[in-house]
Amino acid sequence: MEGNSCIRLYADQAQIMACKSKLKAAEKAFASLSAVLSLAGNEVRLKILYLLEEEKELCPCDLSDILGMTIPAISQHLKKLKDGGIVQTQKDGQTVFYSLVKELLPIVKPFFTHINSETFKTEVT
Amino acid sequence: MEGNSCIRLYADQAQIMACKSKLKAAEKAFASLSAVLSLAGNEVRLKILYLLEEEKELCPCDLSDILGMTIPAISQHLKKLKDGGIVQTQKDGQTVFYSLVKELLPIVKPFFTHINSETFKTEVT
DNA sequence: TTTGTATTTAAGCAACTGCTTAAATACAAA
DNA sequence: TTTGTATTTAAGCAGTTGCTTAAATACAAA
Repeated sequence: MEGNSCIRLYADQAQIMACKSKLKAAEKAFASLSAVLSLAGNEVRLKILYLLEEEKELCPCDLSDILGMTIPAISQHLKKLKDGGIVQTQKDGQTVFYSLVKELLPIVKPFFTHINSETFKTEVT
Repeated sequence: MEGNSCIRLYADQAQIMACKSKLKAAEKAFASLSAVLSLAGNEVRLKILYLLEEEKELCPCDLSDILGMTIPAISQHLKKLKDGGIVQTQKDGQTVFYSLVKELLPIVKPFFTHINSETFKTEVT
């Protein structure tokens, strides 16, 4: 990628430089936030996060029943969420309980608020 | 997917049914929110949204310069954002200005708040 | 009209995603 | 120990994503 851009007269060079430096300053924040958003951007995983918020903790087996998916499929989603630092595990015998990591709640909670308000809002059609 | 779940003794059948019906009620909300999140979950698109919020409107050419990517790559990201209803266009001569759609701001704005607070917070390491 | 600029679209492709089935692992009860 | 349950891991694969380059389109100025 070199010099493919337009050769326009009216580009505001100062604006472009300012934008570049803003992005550079926030580089890490973009990487970590987009990682969380792309995890939550999968419908199955979004539902898992919502359920964990509602129920506090659930095991892969419960999630499999609730979502109507195979255990390995659920387990692989949970692994991604755990690797992404969004959920954590606690073992009790041979069952593993998954729950939301508190630190990520500020990002994730607004989603649930939105889900609930979309779902239970008064119909005005 | 049929009967692959565990055959556990202590499944709380009432809890599982309650979860299922909550999900069913919010089915549409999950679909539309996960679509928006997966769009914003791409780092390039997240930056585009952030820049549009900061600058009010930008053309593909500007974004190409700022992000250091080819025009077609940018244009294809913008198309996805437009198809997803997150951005809108306004034409002026031969340049096309992209801006955020107001209706989606409640979902998208918290991202920017998070980006800024992560970036400009006081270091407490 | 011809020429040039801004943007979009299309085709090709390597890389990634999310499922499937099968096998491996962890743990508990008999 | 053997047996069974809960979970994870691995391999295979169709489908999707996000870039590239090249071509098409839209519009304005000469």
